Amino acid sequence: MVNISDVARAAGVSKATVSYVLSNDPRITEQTANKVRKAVKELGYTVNHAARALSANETKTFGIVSPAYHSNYLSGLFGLHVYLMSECAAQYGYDTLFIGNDDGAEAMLKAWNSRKVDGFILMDVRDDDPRMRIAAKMNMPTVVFGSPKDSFGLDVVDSDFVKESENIIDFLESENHAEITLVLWSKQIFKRRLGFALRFYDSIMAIADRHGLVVHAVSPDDDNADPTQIIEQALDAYPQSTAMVIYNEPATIVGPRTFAQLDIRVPDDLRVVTVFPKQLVTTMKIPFAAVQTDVGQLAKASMQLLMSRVANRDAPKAEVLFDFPLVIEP
Amino acid sequence: MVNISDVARAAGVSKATVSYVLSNDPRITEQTANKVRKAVKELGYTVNHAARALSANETKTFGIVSPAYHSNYLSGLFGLHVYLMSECAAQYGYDTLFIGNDDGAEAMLKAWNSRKVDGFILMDVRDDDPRMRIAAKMNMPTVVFGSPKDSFGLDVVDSDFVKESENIIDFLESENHAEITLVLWSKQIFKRRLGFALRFYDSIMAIADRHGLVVHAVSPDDDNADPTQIIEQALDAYPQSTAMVIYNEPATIVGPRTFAQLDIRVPDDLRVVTVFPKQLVTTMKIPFAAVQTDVGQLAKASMQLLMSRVANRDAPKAEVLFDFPLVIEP
DNA sequence: CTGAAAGCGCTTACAG
DNA sequence: CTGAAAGCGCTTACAG
Repeated sequence: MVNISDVARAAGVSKATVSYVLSNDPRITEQTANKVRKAVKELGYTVNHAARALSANETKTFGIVSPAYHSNYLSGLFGLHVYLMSECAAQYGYDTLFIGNDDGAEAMLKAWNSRKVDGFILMDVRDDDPRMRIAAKMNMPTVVFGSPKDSFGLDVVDSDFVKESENIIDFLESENHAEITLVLWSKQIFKRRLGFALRFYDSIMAIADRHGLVVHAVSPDDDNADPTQIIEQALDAYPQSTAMVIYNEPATIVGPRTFAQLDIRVPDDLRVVTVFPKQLVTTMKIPFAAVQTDVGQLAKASMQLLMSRVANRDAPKAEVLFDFPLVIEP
Repeated sequence: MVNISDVARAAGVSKATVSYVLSNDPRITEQTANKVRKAVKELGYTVNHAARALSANETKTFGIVSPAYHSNYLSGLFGLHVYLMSECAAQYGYDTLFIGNDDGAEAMLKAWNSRKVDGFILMDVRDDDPRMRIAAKMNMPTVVFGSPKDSFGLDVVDSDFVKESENIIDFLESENHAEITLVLWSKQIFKRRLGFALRFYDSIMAIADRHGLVVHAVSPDDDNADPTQIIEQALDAYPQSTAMVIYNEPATIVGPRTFAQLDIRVPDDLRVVTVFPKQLVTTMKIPFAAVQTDVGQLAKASMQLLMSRVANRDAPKAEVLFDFPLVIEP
């Protein structure tokens, strides 16, 4: 494999000069630089990553650490997240290391200690997440994708659940719904204290209460419960509700079929509002009013935050919350 | 950050000895090894990845290179694949680098030339895929996840489309269906020559023909076509068909709702067979007969192949094809 | 404006 | 059974 010495020899300069050219050091003459670039091209040279990382003490790689499974359930969103983050990272010249199938905290610590990455994105964060503790303690550049109660001083990106809830409740009120049913993520997810589930619940309950709406919250016992049954049970239990808010991925996917089978026309017989990634609303043709989460924007923002953080470890912590629109006509 | 010299000093041995202990070299006494291990633990030492990689010339990292988007459509399977492969890799002490958002071939070449990975898994391979050409030409340890017509001498893992097709056709014949409709992946995907789409089509058509079944194949023009409409059009165009085989992810997801809306009872009014990942059949409660692809097995097999290939670049090429069962009662 | 040289933190023949 | 030393391929003060 061709190395920097080969290039230096071919271009008739020193290794140092080659290195400077590669990092666009302005001290090198355009003429010299061109000789070097030509040699690089001709020899098909690529910097050895390990050597560069060892010497420069940076890897140009970030770790995306995800528990991935919400208990047994793998979200369709997951792949989208990985893909989009990686795409953003590439624009900054960063590669993406996928970390943590089981114990994310441990895998993260190992990646950090071995200096395999420059920073982390934490997916599916829960309150009191050990990954956050470790990141904070070791001062690892880290952005938290999610809404933990305490972010341990780490940078945070997420949807603005308060605004989302307000939008939903305002809309339902404008349609004069007085009693609504909430189909939420499973109890397993609540028990694991996943931020998105907790924050959404807290905020929508608070706001509905303030507006004097009657809310019936329903949450399946576990993730693998049949989502169709969840919906049916919710309908049976609260027939007086005129609207249903679904914040549960499988239930959203299965919802259209379930209502069709029960001969419930949406929105005429029942107004249904969901919270779902914009990208999947389209793909899966979800025919509900939906707060369309834009995963692309979230990915972009978290990458930007991470880059800033890597550049300046001591910058004040940032928090970016997105107010995604409630789209009535899908 | 604590390094190997710190450990050597603390344990009262040389750096070489520490390194040998870390790689479980049998030449080191148990006694010495224990001293070293104690020091490692006390100091919280982790091998510096870049240094190790540079010196040993192996990264213990593989690249999973995926175009990810089948044109505009991101498969729900994608995340599952990434997750499961990464999980398998971890068992071999390998990390997973996610590669290639746009030009996979170029990104792959760069990762290889910079020696950032030891090998690759190629996702969503198409006939004549430039990634395969490059992998073969540069002799990169690579396993192809998919069924290209020509695998360029690379290792291959996939479903056995011939057997799948036989199972489906045998089953339909046993139920006395004489005329069936095939809902396939989009024309975009066929145009891009994705192996799974082409191979499935070829094999099921051949086998149906051999059995004297009449087959009507339908394929949406593009990936973002409304899958509901595809199904409706297929039903309209071929009302005489008594069975429908769906090999198209969005159509499978949307299928149950579509049939419900049209008041078509499955399987009484229409037998429906799909090909779908076992894991998602469960999650999405797909109520169809299904060839349940086990992504876990595929991931495991490809990882094993890759490990063998890394260990022996000159071993004869391997091909592992899985005959996944057709499950009638979901 | 360019180069000689030290150093990053490991591994691995080789010697003893 | 263990250690001294070379070497992996870069980057980066420093000198000129």
